[in-house]
Amino acid sequence: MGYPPFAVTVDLVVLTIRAGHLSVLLIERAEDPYAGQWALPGGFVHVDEDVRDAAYRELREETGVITGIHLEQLATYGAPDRDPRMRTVSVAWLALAPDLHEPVAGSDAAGAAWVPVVDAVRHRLAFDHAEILRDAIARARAKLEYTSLATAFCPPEFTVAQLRAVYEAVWGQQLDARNFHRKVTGAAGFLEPTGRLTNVDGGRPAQLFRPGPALLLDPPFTR
Amino acid sequence: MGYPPFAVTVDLVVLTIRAGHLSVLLIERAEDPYAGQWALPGGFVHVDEDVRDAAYRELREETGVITGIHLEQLATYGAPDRDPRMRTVSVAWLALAPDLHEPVAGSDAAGAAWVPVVDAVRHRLAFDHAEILRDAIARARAKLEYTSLATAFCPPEFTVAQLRAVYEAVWGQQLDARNFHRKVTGAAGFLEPTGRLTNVDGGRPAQLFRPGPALLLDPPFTR
DNA sequence: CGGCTTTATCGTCAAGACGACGACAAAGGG
DNA sequence: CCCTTTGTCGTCGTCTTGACGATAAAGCCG
Repeated sequence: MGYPPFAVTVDLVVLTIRAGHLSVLLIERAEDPYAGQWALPGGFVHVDEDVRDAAYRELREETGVITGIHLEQLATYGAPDRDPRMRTVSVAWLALAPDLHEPVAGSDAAGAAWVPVVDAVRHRLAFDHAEILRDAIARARAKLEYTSLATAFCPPEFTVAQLRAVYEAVWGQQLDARNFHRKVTGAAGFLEPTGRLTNVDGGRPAQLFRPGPALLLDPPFTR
Repeated sequence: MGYPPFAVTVDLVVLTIRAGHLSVLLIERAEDPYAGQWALPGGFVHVDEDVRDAAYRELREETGVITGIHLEQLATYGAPDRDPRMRTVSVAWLALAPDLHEPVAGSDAAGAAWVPVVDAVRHRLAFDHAEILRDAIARARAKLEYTSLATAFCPPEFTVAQLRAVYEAVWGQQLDARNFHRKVTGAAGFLEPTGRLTNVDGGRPAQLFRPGPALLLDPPFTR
């Protein structure tokens, strides 16, 4: 028996917080199949390229940066009919970024935009990208509870209020500022004070923090 | 630009509890590369086969059964040099099974055996299977904390003590029987009483339970 | 049969975590 | 100088947790 050839692609779910809304980077496809429809950014893995490197390459092509962006593998989607052109297997990646500039459309895209996820999940997306997006959002929501991943949505230095805004945007629910402050500053290794304060815009200046060494939150946060 | 061809494989990490030890199903490779070395069971995905179906097919080939076994995707491993023969991408799956019979060696294997994971991680495994195995064990340990996955290691009906033995084997640590009983029976939707009792082997008969509808444990268990 | 062992199950208690919320601090704006 | 806004600390009652005592229900062994 031979080894049936597959095309291997990567697809990216890049999430960020824009204007208080959890948003995802979508492109408008320029070519068939699904020309004109919204899709996740992605592309083929090169012959001698690590799959993770392919994800970073696509990330840089669309956003212009890769530093300060969290990238983790989400899952692999391999239904036989997921691409009408050929047999493909797609490795999907979840990227979490602080608020970035407007995205740049890649060569195979007519446009690119940050779309609030509440709108994106209502769109008809190309291929099986709607399923991938749902899985990615579920993963992000879950991981905020028991990891320190929320800081990936923040700039290198941030306040407790900014961090709280991340949780509120991802979970879609208000949190008590005082209890949040107690938990977040009490969790060992989550936040490291920089000693500096914000230059204010109305209100008492807040301490600036940077992410601490802890990856897991103990005890976890509850929604 | 063309679409570089890849071989796509599935690899299985089948975990079970045997004699109180978390154990993994390993095969002894019959053919090169890595002939004679221990490896995870796996194989090529067929041309018109869903990747998940390929995992089920391999699972049945090695264990003889697929019912009552939990199967979830672990991750995909795609380093360019992971297989010396050709460019491959492997989708790894985590399977959790109750105590099964002895495994059957597949066509490309000289032997198959349940190996306690404490021994398996010390062996030199073929390909990048040592890394896959480590990731699988970490995933299983973590998921016992916040999901009802532990029941996947149990037969259809089981006692609280059997379930506790699962946690103790996977986490490698003793748990207080009384507190465990309180938590496990108090978690909504985790366990459903069958109303029946064990026919004893020395001691007070225990209630038999079956898995409840809950997938997530709220509150989670802590190690 | 009656004690002894084994296993299952219920209860108690103190320490800690949590949610709700009051109070104060430190800035800008009128 | 008050008012508003935002950040930070405290308090209180409730719930959860871990440690562990007590009791229940079986088999075993003389």
